[in-house]
Amino acid sequence: MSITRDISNDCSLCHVKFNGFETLNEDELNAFKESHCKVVYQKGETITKEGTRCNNIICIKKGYAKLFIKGLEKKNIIIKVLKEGDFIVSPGLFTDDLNHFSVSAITEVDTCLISIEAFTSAFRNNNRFAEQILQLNHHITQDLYNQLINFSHKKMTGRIASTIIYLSEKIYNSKNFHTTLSRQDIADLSSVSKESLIRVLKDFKESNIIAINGNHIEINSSKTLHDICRVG
Amino acid sequence: MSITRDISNDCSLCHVKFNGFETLNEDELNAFKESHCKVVYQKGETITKEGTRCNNIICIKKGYAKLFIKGLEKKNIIIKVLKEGDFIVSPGLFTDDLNHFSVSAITEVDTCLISIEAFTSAFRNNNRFAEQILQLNHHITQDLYNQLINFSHKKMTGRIASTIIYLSEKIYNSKNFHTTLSRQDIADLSSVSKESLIRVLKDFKESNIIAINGNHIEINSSKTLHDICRVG
DNA sequence: TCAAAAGATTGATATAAATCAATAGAAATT
DNA sequence: AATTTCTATTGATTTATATCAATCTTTTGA
Repeated sequence: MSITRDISNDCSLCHVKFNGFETLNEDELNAFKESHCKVVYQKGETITKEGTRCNNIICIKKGYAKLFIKGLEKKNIIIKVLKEGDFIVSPGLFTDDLNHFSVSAITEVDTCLISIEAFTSAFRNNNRFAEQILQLNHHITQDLYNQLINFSHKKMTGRIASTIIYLSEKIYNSKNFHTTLSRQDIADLSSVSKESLIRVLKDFKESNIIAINGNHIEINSSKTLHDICRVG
Repeated sequence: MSITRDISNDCSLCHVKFNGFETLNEDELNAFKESHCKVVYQKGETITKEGTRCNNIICIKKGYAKLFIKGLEKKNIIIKVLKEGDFIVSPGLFTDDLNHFSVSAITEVDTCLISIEAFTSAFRNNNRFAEQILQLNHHITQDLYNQLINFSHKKMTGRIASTIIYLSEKIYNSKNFHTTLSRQDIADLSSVSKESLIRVLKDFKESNIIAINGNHIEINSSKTLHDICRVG
């Protein structure tokens, strides 16, 4: 795979709306702009590697990436899919300064990397911003609680239904979407084996709940999918 | 069960060290003291109920409690055991103002309930405190990542070994401890059925990894337990 | 002190889901 | 265009684990 990077300083940070950044004042935004790097990653490239030091806040300006943690026996868990407008703060901030997850591009991705110093300075001096960051963290905690329920109480069908709904409603905003996630990726989002994922997708297809053709998925019966998701 | 409550205002907040509260200044501590209630809960009592509004920060001054979320089909997941010095902030803070978990006493528990207003005021005005709260949240996120790996990649033995180590090293600080958690509770911590838990504990006992007698557990081979936990 | 309720234990059975193995198809490389 | 490599699919088998049912033990309440 050919890897190209486009690093420059004429960033268009402000052209993308990041949820939480609206509380920043002129000076803080300028500090962000001065500290930042604009970096483009190609599909498949690693943006952040678990275990390395966390020096940056990663803002996704364009494209899609997966955020995942390394589990046992070379298996991964994909925590979430990142897209335009998302920014990620490592849980290493104020703890061990390490990245606790990896992020890799699943399409070409335009990012803005903001230095951790500019970020922490804004966190310390702007209490409205601090509040938004804590809010963000609380949403993350709520999502992880849901994942725990998914993983421990639902069976495959429920977990996979949940993943399809997530992709449709939270990521692609359409009942009819094309994904660049591989079957293994969708399995890693659902905590099932690749083979089981394929079988369940086939089942859903044969029951006319979804139509699936390669990486194109269409949800035919949203209600059924939600039911399967709810009862597990 | 007889339920008695002892509510008064002569709190000894400062007699217990809460990790994070050392960054509070005189005024903030006074605001905490003025807003708070000292409440004693009996074993089995609900301290916080998932779904209700979160009005307080709960500080555990004495005793043990379990923090759990409601899953499917009346099943619960115990996220953690709380003990002296712990305080808990609901992920509802700055989001939906709801409690996203329940907390119930597993021994008699002395608590300090601090009003959410005093807490948020300190968060907003004291950036060192805000930093510690975010730090705490980041630790919580890291713990949840580990739980996800436990629940999705480890088998029963690994998950149960992990729970025993957790109780020994993080909660009771001894290789030889008495717990007030029921078998169902230990199962809910490990995401296994009660029957499976009992069978695995029996296995561990017969392999001389632990000695178990009622609610008294002694770890004989810490190394073996860690190995089982690590490989899953 | 006894009865009843709740919690713990054991065994038998059912089932969900992973693993293994083989093949097919798509994409990348020569 | 041919070959290799990676990804996707299908079927057969094994395994882990839940569920069900029965019994035993402990705790609680009358």
